Amino acid sequence: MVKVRFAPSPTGFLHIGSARTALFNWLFARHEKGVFVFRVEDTDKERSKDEFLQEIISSLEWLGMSWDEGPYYQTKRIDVYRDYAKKLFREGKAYEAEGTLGGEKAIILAMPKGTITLDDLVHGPVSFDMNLQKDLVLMKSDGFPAYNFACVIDDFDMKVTHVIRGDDHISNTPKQLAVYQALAIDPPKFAHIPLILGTDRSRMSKRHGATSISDYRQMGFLPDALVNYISLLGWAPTGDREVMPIDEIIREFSLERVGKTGAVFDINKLIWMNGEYIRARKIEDLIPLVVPRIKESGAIRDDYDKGRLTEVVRLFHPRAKTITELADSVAPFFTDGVTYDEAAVASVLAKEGVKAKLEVVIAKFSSLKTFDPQTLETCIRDLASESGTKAADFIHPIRVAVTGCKVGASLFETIALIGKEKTIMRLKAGLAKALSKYDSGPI
RNA sequence: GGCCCCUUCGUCUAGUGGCCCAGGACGGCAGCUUCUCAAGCUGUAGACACGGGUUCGAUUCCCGUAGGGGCUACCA
Repeated sequence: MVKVRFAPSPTGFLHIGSARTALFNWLFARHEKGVFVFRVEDTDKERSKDEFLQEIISSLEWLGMSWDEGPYYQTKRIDVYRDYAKKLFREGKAYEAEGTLGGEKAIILAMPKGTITLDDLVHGPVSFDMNLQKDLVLMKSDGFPAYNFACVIDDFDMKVTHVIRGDDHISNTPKQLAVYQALAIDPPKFAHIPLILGTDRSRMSKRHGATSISDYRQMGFLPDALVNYISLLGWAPTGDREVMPIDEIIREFSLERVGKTGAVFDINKLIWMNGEYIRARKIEDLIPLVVPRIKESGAIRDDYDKGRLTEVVRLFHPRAKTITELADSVAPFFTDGVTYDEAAVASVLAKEGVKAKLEVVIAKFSSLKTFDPQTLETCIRDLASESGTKAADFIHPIRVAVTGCKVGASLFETIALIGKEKTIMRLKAGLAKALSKYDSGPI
């Protein structure tokens, strides 16, 4: 029975790299129908914080990774580590030393001589000259176990069969192997997966920008899109598939197909993939995701028109890349005023002939009995042919006057959803805007 | 500095000696569509770090060089 673990230390938010490590462990466990253990490595009492743990747990849940065992807390197992360390001390394999952290003596393991070879599942055999290795602190003088010791004891006690972790731990492995050796117990199998890199190819960190799962959640990414994207960092399925549901990723996942080279996190590809997932998602399922964000902007309250919101979301559904973007596109449909993009006003509204066109449109719209996309399209196209110009010459100024910017969804559907009264109000506001610009100087 | 890891298009990658004058995806560029944007469709540019071997034949195997990264805590 395969058993793996994810063992973060709660000293910060769930990092994208840790999340990917968790994901590979989880995928491996699910693929092998094994057990996924969640362990909290909280032995650094200075840096460990409960708020971080809570954040890590909620991010894991948001991503859809559930564990079968745990959480185990290392701080609750201090006696276990101490007993093992004492045993090693009694056997003469470890020695004590005065410490600087607290009242207790540190227990230190003497490193063996010779060579230790790690048989890594992704890297193959890696040898280390143990004569170069410093003796390893097992128990710190504050009475807490050191990472490389607690980790070994836990993996052994919890019967972990495969340790899947970041490449950066590869140099810790000989130390841990020395502990297994001293204890005369069998080590698990190791698989060191490549790191996730920033654009400068160094390990992804704060200075590269957003690094935590919560950051990406906040930015409006969908969990399944994020999971799909990071699963492709350091791993590839057979064939040319990339966008694939989680069940298929689980079915396809194997350590043999994990690569060795660090992977640069490419937010552009994530954005694209998120767009794919948004488009694949039903409108009804998107509504509960955008509503809180629109509420935040103040555009709607609890008594919003649900039917109308659905229609507006439908309008932007094919073009939104993130939930944030979708909410930002939808919100203006529920506000009275318009925020004008001055550049758009200058290039589209403040032009000769626009004033006259807008006046005609206002007059025409006012006389309309129905205000649906078909009627509006016919209306504008007729207006254009009557005045001998292209429909575009009407459409662009109307869009800027009504929405404040040059780009957006289909104009006729847009103004139909905004409604006759509000559209005319905004056309007038746009007209005033055009006039003030036009008057203030030559074009 | 020492030890270790890595090296295919800008990026993620496929490729396990001939199927590769290297395939896919994102991004770029061009075009189609069109009321703008996005989406969609079509096309296009773009990589085996370098040098030695091994072999009838190397992107694939070996050695070296260069470059990048990681570790080097009584942090995890």
